Amino acid sequence: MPELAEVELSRRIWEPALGARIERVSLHERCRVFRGTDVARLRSALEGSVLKESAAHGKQMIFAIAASRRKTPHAWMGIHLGMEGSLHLLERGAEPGKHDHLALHGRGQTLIFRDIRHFGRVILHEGAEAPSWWRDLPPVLTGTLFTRSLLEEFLTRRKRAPLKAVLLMQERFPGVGNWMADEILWRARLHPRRAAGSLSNAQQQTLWREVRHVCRDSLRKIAPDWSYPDTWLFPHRWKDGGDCPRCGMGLTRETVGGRTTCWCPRCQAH
DNA sequence: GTGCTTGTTGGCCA
DNA sequence: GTGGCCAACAAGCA
Repeated sequence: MPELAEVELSRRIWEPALGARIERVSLHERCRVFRGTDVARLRSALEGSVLKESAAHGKQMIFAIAASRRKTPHAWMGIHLGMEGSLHLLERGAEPGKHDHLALHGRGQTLIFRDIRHFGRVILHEGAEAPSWWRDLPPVLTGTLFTRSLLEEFLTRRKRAPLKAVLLMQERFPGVGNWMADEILWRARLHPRRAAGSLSNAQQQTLWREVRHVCRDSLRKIAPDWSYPDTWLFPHRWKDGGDCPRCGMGLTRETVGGRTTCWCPRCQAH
């Protein structure tokens, strides 16, 4: 489920344990989630330290590692949840499960990174400054730096690609995943196969507005209990024979941009 | 057994 | 070099 809102909610799961000393680290050394990471250095960076603070941006999370909450960080841990990765907080003494590839054991609780399919990733950056991959992330979609002209420039550059594929490009739409892309296009009444370069000014304006709307709303509305309003496309999109919550028309599901895509053939006419 | 899955990457080709 | 497409990665489920 990891798209923008779920990543932020995942980050909050570990929040109660920030500042608590990590007494012991257990991890699955050969697991693919540590590809490109030196697990011995990860372990030594974490053991005896605390997670000082955390942040989420799009699908990325970062945790600052320091000797104590008052000290400057000496390392940073990045976590990407991939397809189905998740974070958990276990009570002290609870044993990590088969798919819990990283466990940070504290005095009061254990922090877990779980990932059945191994598409997720844990990376380490050593140093006091946050890593460049974090600092160089594209503008947050709900912020003022994500401007109309930034969107326009990108749609022009990717003019022949279908809108669905373009919205999934993290370099411009950090945090947008498969369902959010469908939700945005459904709200903007744009067909997912529509070429990015073919939008009128008014349609570009609508798309820009709905990108921001869906990002803001997903953070606000999903947060209390991880549920999705029935007025959204999302709860209707997976079941066979789902109907458009706006007009009642039967929804279409086909592969667009390499992903299963759902849209309303009436509201989103080509 | 088959075919599907909320993500990313590298290789191929125009 | 850039843009667009697609298979591969892994594991579980229907």
